[in-house]
Amino acid sequence: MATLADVARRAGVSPATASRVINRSSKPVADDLRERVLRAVAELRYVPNAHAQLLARPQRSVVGVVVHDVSDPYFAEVTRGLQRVATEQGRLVIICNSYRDPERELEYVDLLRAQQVAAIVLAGSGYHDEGVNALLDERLTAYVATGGRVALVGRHRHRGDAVLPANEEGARLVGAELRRLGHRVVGVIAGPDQLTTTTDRLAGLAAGLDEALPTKRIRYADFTRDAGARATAELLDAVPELTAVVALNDSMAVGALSVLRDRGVRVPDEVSVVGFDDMPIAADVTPTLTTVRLPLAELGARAMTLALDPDADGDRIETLPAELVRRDSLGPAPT
Amino acid sequence: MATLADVARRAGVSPATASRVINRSSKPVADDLRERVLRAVAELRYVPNAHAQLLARPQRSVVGVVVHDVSDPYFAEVTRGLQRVATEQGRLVIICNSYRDPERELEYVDLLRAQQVAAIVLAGSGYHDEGVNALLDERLTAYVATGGRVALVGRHRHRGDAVLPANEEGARLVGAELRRLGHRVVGVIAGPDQLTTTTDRLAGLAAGLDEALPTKRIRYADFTRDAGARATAELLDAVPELTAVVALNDSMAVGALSVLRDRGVRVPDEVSVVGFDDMPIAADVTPTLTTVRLPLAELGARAMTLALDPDADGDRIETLPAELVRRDSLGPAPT
DNA sequence: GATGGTCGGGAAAGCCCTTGCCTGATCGGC
DNA sequence: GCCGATCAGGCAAGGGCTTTCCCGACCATC
Repeated sequence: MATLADVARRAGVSPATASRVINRSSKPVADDLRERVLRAVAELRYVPNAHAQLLARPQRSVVGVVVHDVSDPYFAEVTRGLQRVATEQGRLVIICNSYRDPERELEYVDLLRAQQVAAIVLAGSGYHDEGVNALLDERLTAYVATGGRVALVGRHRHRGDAVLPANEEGARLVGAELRRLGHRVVGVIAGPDQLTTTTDRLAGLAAGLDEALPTKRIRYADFTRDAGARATAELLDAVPELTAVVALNDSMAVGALSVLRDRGVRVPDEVSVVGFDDMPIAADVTPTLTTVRLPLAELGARAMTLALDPDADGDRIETLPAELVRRDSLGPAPT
Repeated sequence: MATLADVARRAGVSPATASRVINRSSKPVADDLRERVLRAVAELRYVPNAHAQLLARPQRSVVGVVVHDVSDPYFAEVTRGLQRVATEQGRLVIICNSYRDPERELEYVDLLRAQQVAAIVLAGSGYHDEGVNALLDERLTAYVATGGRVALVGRHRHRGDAVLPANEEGARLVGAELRRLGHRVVGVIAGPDQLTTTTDRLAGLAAGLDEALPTKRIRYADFTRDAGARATAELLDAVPELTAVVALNDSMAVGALSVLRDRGVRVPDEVSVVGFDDMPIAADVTPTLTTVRLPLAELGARAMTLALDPDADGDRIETLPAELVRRDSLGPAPT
């Protein structure tokens, strides 16, 4: 690997001059020297060692993102928003997948700290595990204390600015709509119960339905289509009288639709289905899926903006609105 | 930010000893010193500066991935495979999105070189632009010359081991099946024509159909659902007699289905639709989508394996098989 | 022609860490 | 009780780069 010294030698100048040319330093350099340096750079295909640069000039320009799982469409969309803003501001983004493992999340936070990133964005629901939260808090606090910035997407129990989707309100809208349409026995396909997203949505749903949700009518799955399908099958067997299934994300709602289709249950005539998140697929399944739209890319964009804004105070909480998208999978309860 | 010197001072030892404790060096350290160092580390929340470490001990452990767009389900899946293997081998992955911009791809390659990554994986179709290819080649060659490793997914026109999906063969299968079912006027919704993926698939399709594809029956879109829908609408207007539409990915195929539904054209009775990639959505639309399954996660996993294998020679080309998945959207041509 | 001011370029320190080498101490053996 | 071996720990170099400080050359000025 060519070094700055190599370039300088080849150009017949000192490393200092070479550095100044390469970094377009404000200090003037004679044209012929500049040209010789640039030629040497090209010939040697020299790329400055970023680590040495960061050591010498501790200028943090990379942003770290720890996300539950980028290949999940929900986070893909959030990530898109994050990246857009980061790119606009000339920042490189390091993406790390925690796969919803709190331990791994902790590891990645340390790893990003070690990389001296300018900011850390934690995207994805928080956990109910207080032990993990305490550890995470400690790490993030230490990071912030050294000038790092933290932004959170979809969680807020730590230091750092937080941007939240209106999970509870969105679910409340769903509950109210179901109630209006006469549904009295509603089953729920929930996400993992240690996630705050799950509990927030369940709470909102109960509020909208204006009644507590009996445990019997809730099944916990892991947000994937197939787990949603299995949970739906169980639920249908356990509570045959239900008239509606609410899945706490669209992937699981799609799984629910497929089980209902397989069993010959008509949607929405016999059973209604409601999803959550308004993923692209929601408009393309049959029947099209009634769901709650969350401004996911916007969520990411906003979080990155806060993370990169030196004036942000670090304990702001913003909530972005949810919206009920009425499509064909939801109808009045059968009489 | 606490430094190693701070830790050493607090523990009352030399930086050398502190370093050895922290890195679990083979050199023995007395238990009481070790404990004092570890206590100081905990109290100061010390995390070693990764840049300084990499300077001092040039041990490359990070892998860079440049991908067209992680939020595209195709690449989400490839990335999942890449990450799985990287994680298994204890490597951190830096993901960069080129958004199919060759310039940005070049920039990211330099950026990753500067980060001294152990390997660079380029995921996504190559370009037909020879100027860009030459520049990229030059960069990659320089990188390889300094001990870097390169792996390519879905492209092969550069140095480095390549893992390819059987694009041409998959498309040939589609063409042959259409021919067998009596389709004679087939429209194609293609991807961007500067991508090799697009041209490979077009070539395979023509081979399978056993006839050249008239330009008139090809529309180029950008692999997104909505562009696919628009292209399909145009195609239907321009070639009303067509009996089948082949979209070169599933997103566009879904767009095609939606346009056909809107126009009241029955699928597959009046027009058949075939997709490509077998994304999860393919099994959930109505009618379910006949498509070509590509082992995407496997593709990523294999590429990462090669990238991290010190014995790989750097010019291997592996092709992973494609498989036709028959579902409901393809039927015999109407008579 | 001497003085002061500018300007371009280089020497070298320092960023934080690792590690080869050396030293001082401890221990066992005779 | 002394010598050599062994061991733990510290010193200092060095990795690639930036940047401060300094120096020499040159110009303009009186």
